[in-house]
Amino acid sequence: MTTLRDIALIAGVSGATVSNVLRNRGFVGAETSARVREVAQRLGYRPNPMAQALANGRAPTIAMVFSDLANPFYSMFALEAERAARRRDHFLLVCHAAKPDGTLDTAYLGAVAGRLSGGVLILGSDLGRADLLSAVPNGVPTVLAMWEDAADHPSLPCVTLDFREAGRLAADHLLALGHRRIAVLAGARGDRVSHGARLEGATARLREAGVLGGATLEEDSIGGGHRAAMRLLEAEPRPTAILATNDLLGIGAIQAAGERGLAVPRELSVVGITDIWLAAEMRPALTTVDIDTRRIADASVNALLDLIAEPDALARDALRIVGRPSLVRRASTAQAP
Amino acid sequence: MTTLRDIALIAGVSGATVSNVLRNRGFVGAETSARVREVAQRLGYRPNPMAQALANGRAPTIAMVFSDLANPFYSMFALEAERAARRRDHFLLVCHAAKPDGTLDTAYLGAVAGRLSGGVLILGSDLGRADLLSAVPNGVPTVLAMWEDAADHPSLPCVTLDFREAGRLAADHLLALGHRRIAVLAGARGDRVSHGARLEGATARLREAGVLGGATLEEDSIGGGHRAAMRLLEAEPRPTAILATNDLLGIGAIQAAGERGLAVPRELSVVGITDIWLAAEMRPALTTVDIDTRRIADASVNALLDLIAEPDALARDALRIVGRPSLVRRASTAQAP
DNA sequence: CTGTTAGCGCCTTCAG
DNA sequence: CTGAAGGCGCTAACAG
Repeated sequence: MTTLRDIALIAGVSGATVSNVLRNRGFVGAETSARVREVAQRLGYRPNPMAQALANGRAPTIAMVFSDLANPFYSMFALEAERAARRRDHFLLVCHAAKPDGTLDTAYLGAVAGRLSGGVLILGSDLGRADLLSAVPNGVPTVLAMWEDAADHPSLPCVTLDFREAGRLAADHLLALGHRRIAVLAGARGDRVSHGARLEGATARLREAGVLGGATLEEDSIGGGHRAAMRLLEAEPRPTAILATNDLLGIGAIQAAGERGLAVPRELSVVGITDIWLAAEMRPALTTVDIDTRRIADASVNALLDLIAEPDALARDALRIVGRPSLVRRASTAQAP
Repeated sequence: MTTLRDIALIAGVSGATVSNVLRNRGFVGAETSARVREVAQRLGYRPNPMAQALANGRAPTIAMVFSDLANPFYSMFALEAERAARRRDHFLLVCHAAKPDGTLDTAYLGAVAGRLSGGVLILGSDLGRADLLSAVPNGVPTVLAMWEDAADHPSLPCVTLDFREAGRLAADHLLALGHRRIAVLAGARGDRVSHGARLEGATARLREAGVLGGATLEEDSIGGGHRAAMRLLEAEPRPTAILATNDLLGIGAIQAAGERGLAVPRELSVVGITDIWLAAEMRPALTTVDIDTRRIADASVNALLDLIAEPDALARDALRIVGRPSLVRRASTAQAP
């Protein structure tokens, strides 16, 4: 492994000079500069990020903590986060930090937080809040992304969106299509709703329109949506539309409709929220509310990196709402029958 | 940030002693030992991984390089890889290293490889081989996972499976069900087949059975499978089965069948390869060949960590075939009509 | 402009 | 059993 010192010796200068040249600090004469560069080039010198990190107290990575990388939403988010991090010369450490019981693995996080990684980005959509505050060691720059209820977020800098509005948009869409019997399907973990704000936004709007909005809770997955919808579609009179608080649930609902012999969207409309890539790939393609995952990922990473650079940049409970949910009309919704 | 020295001062011992205590080296008296632990505990001491890495020349992370994290297969793999890494006290750095043109970003990899991360795990299913060998700096422990053609892998330690066999199993299954008009759908990037071995395995078997096996190439995605299948299903006589070299393609094919008004599996059987989670969640659920992603992820990570620990442990072109593909019968295949 | 001198936080000899 | 000393590779003052 060729080090700074190696090239210093060969180029006949001191380590500091090499460092200055390579980091374009400018304090160096053209000739030495050229010579140093040449040697570095020839030896294939690559600075050691660990050493740099140690020396200037700044880690070149950030840690992203989530509960399920296999979930398409999280993987989309991770993808965008990695790009955003890279744009600012950082690497992304992925930490699947949920223990089997769903709580955060504190010991594990403690090992990375603030040292190996300069800060922690927590994808919070389904983590307990008590948990959250204790998981990351005190003083480590932390940003919470995608927290469901912006109005009531934990005392951490938080980058998220207006999930209530997303719920409203979904409801508005169905109402505008003339639906009155609308079943609401909300994601939950055990008996705790994970999509509270979307649910509230949706049901509030439905109620305003005089439509009753009870909600069915289910595990947030295609299978969960399927199970719940199978039940809902047995009701008499049958709902003409299903509003799912997440795309996976919506996709499951469409499948259930298929099995019950109901045509989507003719006999049943289904709308989701999030706009994961799968929504567009389904047949019929799922109408959904786009929440602009990419911008949120960007903003979260940037907020975290800013916070790392300047620990007082953000108030401890700063809140940033990014983007505006927007309806993406596809093939799963139509005029009420 | 509390350091080794801090606790040394408070406990009234030297840094070395603290280190010895905390790493259970045993050379230390019970009393001092207890005292040191107590102080460390009280101060919430956490060793700095960067410093450790620098001191003992061993990074606590490995880098995983892939071309598309949003692809469900890769995210499954990443999930398992992260777990495997963690079991051996390492963190996982995700590197989306493909540049827009599909080649690897050498500069980017160079920055991590062998320093920030102790080694590199390349998920190779659709990277060019020339590219591959030059992307990672010489001498950096590297393992190639999921390379398609085990018989012809680049000169890197390689952990993969028998994709040919996977192709054969898929073909056998359809043949056993009495299908004779079988269309093969293979993933490609541009005009280069990405699933060569599966394709060969499948077509060889089909030919043995006297069934003609031309293949249609398409981009490996649901949309690609859909497009290709729409074309295939126009043929006269229509195929009674579609063998897709990847699940996404298979899922797309099922959708296409639906649009063409063909019942799956009654009028058209579809089989995929890989068994991503989505395969089980589709309706009808996709029959596919399970390749045991988890074991491969485990084995890859372990191979890489072994290689890092002992750079000569593996021959430069060591090959490890992990697991045995197995058919997972679900609802998308049935007796030929 | 360039070199010297201290560290960053930790680990590992090696004396005592 | 314990402490002192040196080094991992790099950066940041500070002299010259």
